[in-house]
Amino acid sequence: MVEIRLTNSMTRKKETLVPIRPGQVSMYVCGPTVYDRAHLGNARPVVVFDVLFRLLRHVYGEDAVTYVRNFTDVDDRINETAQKRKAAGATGTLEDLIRERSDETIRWYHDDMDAVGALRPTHEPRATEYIPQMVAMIEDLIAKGFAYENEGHVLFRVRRYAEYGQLSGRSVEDMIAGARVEVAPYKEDPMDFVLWKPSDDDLPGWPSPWGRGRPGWHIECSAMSYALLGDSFDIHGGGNDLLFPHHENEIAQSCCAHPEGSFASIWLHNEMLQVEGKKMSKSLGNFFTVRDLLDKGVPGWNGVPGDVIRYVFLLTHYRKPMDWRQATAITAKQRLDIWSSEVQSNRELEREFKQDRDEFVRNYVDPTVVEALADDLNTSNALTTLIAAGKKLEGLSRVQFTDDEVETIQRQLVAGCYLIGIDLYHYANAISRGSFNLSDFASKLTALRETAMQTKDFSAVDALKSSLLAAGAEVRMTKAGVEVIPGPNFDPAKLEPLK
RNA sequence: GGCGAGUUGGCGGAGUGGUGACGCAGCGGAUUGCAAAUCCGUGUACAGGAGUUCGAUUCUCCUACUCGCCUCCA
Repeated sequence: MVEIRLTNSMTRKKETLVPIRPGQVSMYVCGPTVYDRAHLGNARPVVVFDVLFRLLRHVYGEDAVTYVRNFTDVDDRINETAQKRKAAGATGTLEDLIRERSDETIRWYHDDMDAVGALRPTHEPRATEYIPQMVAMIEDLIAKGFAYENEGHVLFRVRRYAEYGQLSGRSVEDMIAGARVEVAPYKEDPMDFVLWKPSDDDLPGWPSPWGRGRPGWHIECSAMSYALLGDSFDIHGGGNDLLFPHHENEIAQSCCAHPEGSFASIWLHNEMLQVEGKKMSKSLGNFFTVRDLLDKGVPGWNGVPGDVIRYVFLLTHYRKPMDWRQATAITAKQRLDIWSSEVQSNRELEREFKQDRDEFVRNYVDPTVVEALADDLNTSNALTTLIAAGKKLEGLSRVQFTDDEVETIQRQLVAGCYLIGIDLYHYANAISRGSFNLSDFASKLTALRETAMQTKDFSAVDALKSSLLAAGAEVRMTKAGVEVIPGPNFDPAKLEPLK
């Protein structure tokens, strides 16, 4: 069994994963608040934890891993959209419109994350479907003295939990010094955070022992992880911006409500994403969604393929800030284009791969790739191994190998890519569907060239070649023949006059 | 102010107590009608200072700078 080592934010050390239930792994990752299209930053944890999910499935078996990622569908921004729509004359109750908004956002989220190759988690609970569990947990916390009700609010008594601050490494005193905590008349202590708050008639609400209201943000993850994974599970993940206060508060709630359990054994946090060296923000004008990139993306492209987005993400280790740069996306696409072309023609291999992809990975993946991933998800090193394999198949390198050796390398490349979530055959097909058939130009160029070889007058060849180059096509002439393929800035309109 | 992360060659980005990962770009050569692609070759990098050590980019301390969190933003 491959030993998986992960950096635990709680201990700040790399630790070996030892599942609580032998042979079974459980993981909870904080999911999106479904108020709008996911931006590119939202995709980073999705890809990071998807790689982990795939690795765990590879090591422990497909059915041995339970992955829970929630949807937060209680949120003021969802309410706002719903209220606006209602004001604009949309039919249905406010609750209907709220549900409608989160439904459409979840649909988008699925579409976009599918596109970057993320497997669907085992469970994707919605906060609104676990309100009774949250209410029960809050009642329990009150009964145990860790929470209190005041003016329709229920608050968590932070000072009653001695371990508070362990994950983020701050003491309650530190935080008081920071003095950014919200002071409110219904709080016993400024540090206390909300478990339940009242809703007025314009807001969604649920009945509770404390009146009509809605849950605080942190309680949903505690309630849903308990409902689906129990009081102790192996891995809890999320972006490092959630480390405090969200995860700290989750720990406080869960550990006080279920002292018999250990809650999460390993905490994983991914670093944030930047764009061209700067934090992505609306004010800087570098804010964009995953969909923007998939549809439009890099200028001159017909959108950025999801696999290219994923490849760029995997280039950087998850605990380091990742920079989305157009230049990186371009080299990523070149790499994937090469890889897919190296395996595309092997239809027999494609058939075998598609029959059972997971089985294919088990049989053929290079152990070096698995080892790199098992070492705290070192995706960058995994890619290095794959690049080396790909290089062997490139151009003249390939002739050094026998057919059997070539096929072995192809298998390793396809399997390794799939383990990190890139389906080369899917990519190859997607690319060829979107590309243009330039073989007519290739034949024409071949004919002109053959004539020119005799006459030594290359002007006609050069004229056609420059037109093709001007249109963004790549022209490759070898003794074997002429190849014309669309380049990164290919513009088919410019070829119209040549037909 | 508090807490935390980081600073590696032109750019990106791994890693290690002792032979300069890897990619892109560059340079030289092969090849080519010219190119492109490909192939071969090619790089005095580890923020600064002090310490530990036979030896540190890798460990410890200090300094500088960058960034994140402390505001339901992943």
